[in-house]
Amino acid sequence: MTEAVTRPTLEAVAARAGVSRATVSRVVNGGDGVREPLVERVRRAVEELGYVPNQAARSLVTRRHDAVAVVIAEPETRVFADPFFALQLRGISKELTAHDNQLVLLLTEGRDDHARVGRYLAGGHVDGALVFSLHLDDALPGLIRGAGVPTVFGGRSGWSDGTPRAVYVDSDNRGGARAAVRHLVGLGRTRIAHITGALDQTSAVDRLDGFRDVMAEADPRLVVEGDFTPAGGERAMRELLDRCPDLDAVFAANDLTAAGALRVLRERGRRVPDDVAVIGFDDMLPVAEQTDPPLTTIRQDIEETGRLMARLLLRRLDPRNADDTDAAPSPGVVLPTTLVRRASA
Amino acid sequence: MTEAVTRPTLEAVAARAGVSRATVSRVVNGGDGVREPLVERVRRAVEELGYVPNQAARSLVTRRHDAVAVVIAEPETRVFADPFFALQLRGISKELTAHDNQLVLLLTEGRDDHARVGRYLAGGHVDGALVFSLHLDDALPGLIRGAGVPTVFGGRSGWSDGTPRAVYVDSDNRGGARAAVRHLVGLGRTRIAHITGALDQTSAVDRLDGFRDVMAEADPRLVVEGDFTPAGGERAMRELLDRCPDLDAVFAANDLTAAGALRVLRERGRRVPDDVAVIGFDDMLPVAEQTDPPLTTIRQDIEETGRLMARLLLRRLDPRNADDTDAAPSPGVVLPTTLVRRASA
DNA sequence: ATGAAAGCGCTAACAC
DNA sequence: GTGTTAGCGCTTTCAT
Repeated sequence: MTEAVTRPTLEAVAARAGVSRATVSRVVNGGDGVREPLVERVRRAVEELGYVPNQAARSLVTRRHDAVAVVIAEPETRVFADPFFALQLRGISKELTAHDNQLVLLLTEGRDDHARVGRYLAGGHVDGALVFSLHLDDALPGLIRGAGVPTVFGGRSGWSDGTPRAVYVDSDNRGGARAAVRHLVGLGRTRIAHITGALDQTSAVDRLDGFRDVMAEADPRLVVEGDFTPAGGERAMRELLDRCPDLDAVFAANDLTAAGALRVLRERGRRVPDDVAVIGFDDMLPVAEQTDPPLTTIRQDIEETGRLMARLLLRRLDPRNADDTDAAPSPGVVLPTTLVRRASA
Repeated sequence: MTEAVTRPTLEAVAARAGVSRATVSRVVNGGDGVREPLVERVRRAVEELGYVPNQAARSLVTRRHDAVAVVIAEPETRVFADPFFALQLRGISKELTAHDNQLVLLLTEGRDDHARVGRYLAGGHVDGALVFSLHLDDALPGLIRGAGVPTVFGGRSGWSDGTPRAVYVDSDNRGGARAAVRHLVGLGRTRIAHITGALDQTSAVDRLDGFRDVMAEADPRLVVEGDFTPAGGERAMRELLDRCPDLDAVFAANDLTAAGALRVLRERGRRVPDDVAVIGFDDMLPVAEQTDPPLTTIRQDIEETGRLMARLLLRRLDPRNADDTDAAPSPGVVLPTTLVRRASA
């Protein structure tokens, strides 16, 4: 409606530069094996015409798309309630951009969408996929394997079945949990409780395992299942307080949970950290810094996780993308966590 | 490495079904004008071969991509610190998915990336673009106009220049601000302060205007500039308290700002809402519900904003996408806001 | 080092 | 209603 409907083609550039289409193609794709003067002429023609290659035509022959799908399978609204997702995407985006790849975002709402994603992936629109399959019972991994697209997963895969050696990137949930609990122990606490995350997610399971690594002999009543939400944290904290009024510390599976716990503790008149020390997980800034008192927590570098996933995938797609820095032979990469000390523990 | 490298083509399906490629194409694209028995035969062949159309080949001739770009230009980390962005994306994703369009995400980090985005858009990879240009001085709008791609903006465009009648979707920031302030007035407050957002964003300007609509005669010292962050809210609140110790209410430009203000008020021994009533904006759940006391605020339906943007764009791309429900002739659509009453005001 | 020519897989006129 | 045919814009042998 507005402007020139027809963008210039290779042909047009060739005509303008007085060379063949093949030569223009060579120049546009790096210019190897073309003599300087010609390169120059072609470059100028490209410039003058404002030529931009037609990606569809190119893909048709190269069978490359320079695009990767990011699949986020999260029926719950949780992903959207925290910045996790955004940070992860940012890391991914940075890495993909640096290698001239596009990011196609596939969000799924419930199981119905899984088939759609499977079809899309199988359709060969993208060169690879980055998948966040947050739940253990997801059908997605299977569909994705079926699609035959190179994939890197975010988070350890829970399904021990089938998917052998799936490449994944994860935070050191278990190690971080250990560090959290050890910190509480170091504070002299002895009645340490744990509010877990949603146990259908590996991160929650791993954090629970970390807790148990340190508190092997813990009173089983000191562990209550939460769901990664503040409401879950409140509920669990009440239960904990009712069961074990003598507890003196809480390790919450994430910061949101900790925030809920904190509220109940205040409501019940327990001082934090004097009566009860509280430690979270994630270091989700808008939450951890805003609680009262500010939350001591375990930080994971979310953005770096995303970046690493993208890097791993790009390397699989094209070995030339490999940095000199990385050479992991293992299918899984686990990123370290660090303790951030604030006021709650 | 794993399986059949060659996916079946139209040709193969045609051979299998014993018909021509054209017929297969017709069936695959809806099947109009093909007799039932043939349709059936082709469908079966497609099924058996696991045929999926090659999108690149199709785009090459149709010049459609069934994909739209979502451009998020946010040099600051702010976008990533709140769920705004995620909700918006979810709304967009739902709408696009419903119309079989893909979402290509373009995140920009600073000005350098703008050129890249412009090039991508001009490259004709996508049929349209949804743009969140959060700052007034962005070069992006110009580049996008230059790319000649149908675009819908998120948020009122600040640049009165050039871009005439740019299509946009925005929340009723001004009206929401008025409602907030009127609520405070209705509570009997008379010394009402306002902590603004970052004034290079139209949302902040509009909220300030709404404040002034109601408080035309307000003491100018009651308005302090913030930046949409908790830290900014703290700083502004301190300044406000120093200048006007007699203030009895605060309208914060967003919930994050309000959270910061709340902290300072508590620190200074002011009770909320008894001494000072506080109202925010956004109704960002993880923040608004977690503050102490929980925040009274103005809710905007972020997800719906995203959905509407996508709908508007799709309609422009193909009038058939128009729902019967919508028929806005105006270039801008403004979504209503509502007051959510909690405990802070 | 450069050009000519053959497709990549699909859709859309146009015949029949 | 169905088949035939001519490209869409590009890369890539293969000659030269």
